[in-house]
Amino acid sequence: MSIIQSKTVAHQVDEILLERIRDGSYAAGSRMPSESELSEELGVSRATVRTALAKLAATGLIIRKQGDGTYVNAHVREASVHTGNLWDLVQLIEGNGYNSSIRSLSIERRVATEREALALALEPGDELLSMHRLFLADGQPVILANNVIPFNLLRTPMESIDGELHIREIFHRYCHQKITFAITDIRSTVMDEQAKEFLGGAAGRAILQLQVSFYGKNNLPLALGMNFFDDSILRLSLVQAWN
Amino acid sequence: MSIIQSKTVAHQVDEILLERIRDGSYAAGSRMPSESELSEELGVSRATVRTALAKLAATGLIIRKQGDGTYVNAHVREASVHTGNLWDLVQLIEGNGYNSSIRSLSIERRVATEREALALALEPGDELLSMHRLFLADGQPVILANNVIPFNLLRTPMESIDGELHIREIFHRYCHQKITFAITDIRSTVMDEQAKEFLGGAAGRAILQLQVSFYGKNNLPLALGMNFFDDSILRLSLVQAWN
DNA sequence: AAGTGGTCTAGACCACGGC
DNA sequence: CCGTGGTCTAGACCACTTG
Repeated sequence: MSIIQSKTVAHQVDEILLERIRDGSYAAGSRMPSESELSEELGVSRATVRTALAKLAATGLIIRKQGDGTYVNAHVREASVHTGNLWDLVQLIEGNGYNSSIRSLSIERRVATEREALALALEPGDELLSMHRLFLADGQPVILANNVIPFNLLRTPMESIDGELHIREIFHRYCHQKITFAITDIRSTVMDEQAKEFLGGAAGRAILQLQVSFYGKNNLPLALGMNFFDDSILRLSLVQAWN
Repeated sequence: MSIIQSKTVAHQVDEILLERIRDGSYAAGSRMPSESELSEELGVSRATVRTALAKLAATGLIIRKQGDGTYVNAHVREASVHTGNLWDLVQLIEGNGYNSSIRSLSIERRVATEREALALALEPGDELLSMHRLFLADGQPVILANNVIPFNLLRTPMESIDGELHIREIFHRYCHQKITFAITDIRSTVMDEQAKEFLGGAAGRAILQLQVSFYGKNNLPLALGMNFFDDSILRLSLVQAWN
C-alpha cells in the first residue's frame, strides 16, 4: 500500500519490485516469482507485469531466461548506467553513488563558429547563447559541460536563466520549445587546457567526450552539447543480456 | 509476400517497415501510417504492430509522438549504433558503412595476471587462453580485441579454435556453455605500444577502451574482453527520444 | 511432463496534440 | 473535437529449460 501514486500501473509494479530487490526480499542472484504469480499477487494483468519486468531487464538489473525464470542480477548495482539516462548527467553521477551538484561557470553571448553554424543550420555570423557548467560528484569536478543555443530562440532575457537546469528544461522554459530527441557521439580525447583547468589531473591524460545534438519537432537541430567526462572517477557502463 | 520467413510476426512487420523506410515509401521526416492502419493493412493485431514499432523506436530510426503520430527520423542513418549491438564488433563496423574482416593475431596459453584471476574468480597461477585479434574496416585496422578464457573451461584442443568467431560462439562451441550477459565499461585511454603497433597513428593519441565482463548462468564470470577502439574512424553513437 | 518466459489476439479506455 | 499513440485486460498458444 503506497501513499504516493505513480503515473502508470506498470510503473507502480516497477517500484514495488525495485523496492523488494533493494531490501533483499528478492536476493541478488536468486530467482524471482514467475510472471503469473506476480500478476495474481499484485492484481494486474500478466501483460502489465511484463512491461514492468521489461523495464528492469533493460537496465540489466534482472536477467530473464525463457523456460527457466527471472533472476536478480548479482553483478549490477542499481547504480549502473544504461542508455536511457546517458544524457541526464545528474542521474549519471548519482547512479555512480555520489551526490551531484552543478556550478555555473559562464553564460555568454557570442558569434557561432563555422562548425556550430553548420550543425545548427545557422547563417555565418549568427549569435549563440553559450553556457559552461561544471558537474561535481561529492564536490569533486567530474564533468565539464558546454551547451550552445541559437540566441534568437531565446524568449526571455539571458540574465534570467537558471544555470542548474537540464538542457531540456532550459529549452522548455526559456525558448518555449520541446527537445524531442538527441544523438550522442562517444569519443576519446586528450584533455585540453580548458578541461584541465576545471577537471584537474595530469596534462595529456585521456577523457571521454560526449558530443550531443539536440533536435526538436520537424527534425530541426536546436542545441549542441559538448561534455568532457572524467572516466577515472565516473563509470560509464552498459549491460547486455541474451537469450 | 516474402520468401524467407522471419521467426516472429513482429519481426516480419519490422522488416516490412524497415524496407519501406529504406526504399523511400516512408520518406525521411514524414509521418508514417497510424498503428491502426498498419494493423489493418498487415492483418496483425495492434499490439504486434506496437512491438515492431517499439523496436524501431529504440534504435532511433523512428520517433513516436503521442497524440500526433510516428515519424521517420531524418537524422539517423540505419547505420547508427545502439546499445543492442555494442558487443558485436562486426555489426558495429558494418553499421558504420564498412566491410568488416577479422585477422587472428595470436592464440596462446599463459598464466593469469592478478587482476584477471580476481575478475574471473580463479586461483593465482591458474592458466588462461588468451586471444588477440584485429578487426578491420575496409581493410583498415580499427579495433584491437583481446579476450581471455580460463583454460580449464576448454573442451577441445586449443589448436582447433576458429579465430574469426564471436566470443559467444567460441564459448558455445569450444566450452559448451552459454554466455548469458555482459557488462561493458567504456573508458578513454592513451594508446599504448601494443595498440599503436596494430592501430597505427600518432603516439599519445586517445582511443576508446571497451572493457567487457562476460557471465554465464549462476552469475559466474566466464570471460573477459579488452577492446581498443579507434574512434577517429568508427563512430559510437547513441540515440535517445523523449515524449 | 510441468512450468517458465515469449508471442499474439481483440477488445477497451485514457492522455495528449493538432485542427 | 477527432485521431493519435500509451496503457491495460483476459485470454490463448508456443518455445524453451529443467526435473
